[in-house]
Amino acid sequence: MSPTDPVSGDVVARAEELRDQIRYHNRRYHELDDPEISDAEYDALVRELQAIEEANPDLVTPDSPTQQVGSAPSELFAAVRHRVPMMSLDNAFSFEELQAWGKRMERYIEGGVEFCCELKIDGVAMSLLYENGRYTRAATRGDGQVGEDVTPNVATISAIPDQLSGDPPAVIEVRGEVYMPLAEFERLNKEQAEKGLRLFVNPRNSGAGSLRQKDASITASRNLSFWAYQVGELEGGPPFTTHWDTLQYLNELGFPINPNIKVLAGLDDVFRYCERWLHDRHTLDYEIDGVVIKVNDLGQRRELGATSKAPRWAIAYKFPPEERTTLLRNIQVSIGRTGKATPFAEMEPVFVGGSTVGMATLHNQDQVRAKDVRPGDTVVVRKAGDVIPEVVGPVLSLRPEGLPEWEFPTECPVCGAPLVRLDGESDTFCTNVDCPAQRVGRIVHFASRGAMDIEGFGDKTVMTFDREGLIEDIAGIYTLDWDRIRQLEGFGDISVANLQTAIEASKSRPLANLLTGLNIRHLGFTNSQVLARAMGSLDRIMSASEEEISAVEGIGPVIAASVHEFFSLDRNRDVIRRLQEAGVNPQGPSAPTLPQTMVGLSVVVTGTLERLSREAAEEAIKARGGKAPGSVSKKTTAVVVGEGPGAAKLNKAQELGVPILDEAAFERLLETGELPEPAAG
DNA sequence: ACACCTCGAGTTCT
DNA sequence: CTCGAGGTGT
Repeated sequence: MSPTDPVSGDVVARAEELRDQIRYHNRRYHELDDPEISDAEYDALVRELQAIEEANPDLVTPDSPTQQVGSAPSELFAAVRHRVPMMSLDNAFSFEELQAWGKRMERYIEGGVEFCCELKIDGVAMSLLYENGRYTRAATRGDGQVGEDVTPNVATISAIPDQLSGDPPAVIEVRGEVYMPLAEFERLNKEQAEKGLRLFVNPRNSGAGSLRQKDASITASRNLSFWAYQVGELEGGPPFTTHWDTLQYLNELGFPINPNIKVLAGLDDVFRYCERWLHDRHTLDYEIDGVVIKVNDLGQRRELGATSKAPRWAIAYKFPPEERTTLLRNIQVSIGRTGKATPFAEMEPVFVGGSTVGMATLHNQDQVRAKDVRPGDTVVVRKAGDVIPEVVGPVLSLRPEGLPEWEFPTECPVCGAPLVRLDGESDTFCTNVDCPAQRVGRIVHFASRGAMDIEGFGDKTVMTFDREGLIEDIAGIYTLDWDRIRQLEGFGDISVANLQTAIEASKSRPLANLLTGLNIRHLGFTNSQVLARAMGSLDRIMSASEEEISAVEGIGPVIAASVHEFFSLDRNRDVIRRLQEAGVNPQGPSAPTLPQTMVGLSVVVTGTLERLSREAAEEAIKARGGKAPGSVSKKTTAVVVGEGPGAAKLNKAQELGVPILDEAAFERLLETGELPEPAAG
């Protein structure tokens, strides 16, 4: 470091490092369509460099990525110069930054400002040129000045008109976002998985990749879609006064305009809009990574003008990152009550989507292979549906040299028995029925809420009892040695009394609950209920033939065989006998018969109701002859919505036009079996 | 044989 | 929530 240089060498080195990283990621993003860090992480790098350069203007070099937008186009496609440059937008990451933007604007214009707010679709920005109403060219944004000619590929997108309707201008350049709908992304990845091909990491990547096909018929097969949001070049069009008007005009010409666009008067409302979509973004069939806020009045826009990099009249409010990268320390398998060996990722804990994530399921061997994640990899992690962590995929460029593929273990990590995967199945199983993991799991399941519902008898209690050799199987719950339990840490007189009461109460649960608790393969609560209703008693089921069981509506050959085999095994008959000796005496499946008002109806409940739990509401539907499935389909009669409904269900209901009921309407439906009149309008 | 709907099983974190 | 697989109707 030179003595005349006031800037510390650390900062110089850091700036250089950041430039290299940014250039590298630019290339991954723009040329290879294979970004390996999230947009937010990329933005963080750029901002750090900008901060350094602002504090030390001497360090700014003309070739610094901060002086450029994007990167140069590749050679695969012809270059296209945009006659009106496609500028990028400044970003805001907080309400404060949004307000600062508003303040800066006040220096340029007078009076009130209206804002046109649009969802920021996470797709590929596109410029579409129409001459005399005909589609003539499509180009990517590229570096903002020069993009790539993707005319034949984009022509296959059905949402993009080939011929404009109405009275089109001589020349119009329409800008918007090409994106892959989530449903299409899932379909595509399912297809990839079936073919044993590598999965696409996210919809944006697959969208960009689909556009860069030399063979446009591949693009066509990908079902991309489009939202228009801006007019670029224009010759001979009508005069507009607001951005909103231009959007309406684009719509009249035949372009899809996102229905969630809103004009709002103040930044407080704008911020509420941002927060609303941050919360609701999972209800959409496409990914968004923020909100774009534009000054609505075009006169005001002209007054505001632009800096060299971005217009002053627009800003992108970016959501906090949903995806983060972290180190995959190891892959282990856990053994469930059925013996199923489920691989899961053990990661360096990372804060993502509102909580710290250290573990995530990998589902099965094929999923690990398809994602190609290996211990030692840096992996991308996100929240699926806002709650469940998910490993998206590895960051290949950060993979240590020679990192070996993960091998599915051949022995159970708990009991050492062989792990076996049968032909044609995706799951691997521990073959030892006495495996402690399975034994404990079965007992926990027996005592769980959908089964015998024994409060206080969760996995911690069961594991303690198992370790002390106090319990062998589910029947052992009713013959516990309470004197010994009272000597255990944490089991005083009160908790023991509570446990005893809970166990006593479980003896008279409905038959379906007992069946659910027995751990019969393929027999969960719903099918147990079907069986219990059809057969009436445990004895009937135990003495029924396989044919009789499979004759029950909804029970096929596989479940029938599983049930029949379970009751034919001596060890299981012995367990049942001991349960009965202990006084377990299930109540008949149907308590007092209610008027069957709901026959033929299928009602989905979501959220918490005030007077009934969701389970009780579903019970009420079934007890009246109706169905209460867990998801909405076109067969669904109605959706009952309580507090905090599931966005997916609500959205699907709206999509399919399924009536949505509140609690009062639901209670009327239960009584009468009739839907309320749809509201007019 | 296939599409579609359901179900079961394992899952994370507060 | 996600995955895989069973059941049913075409």
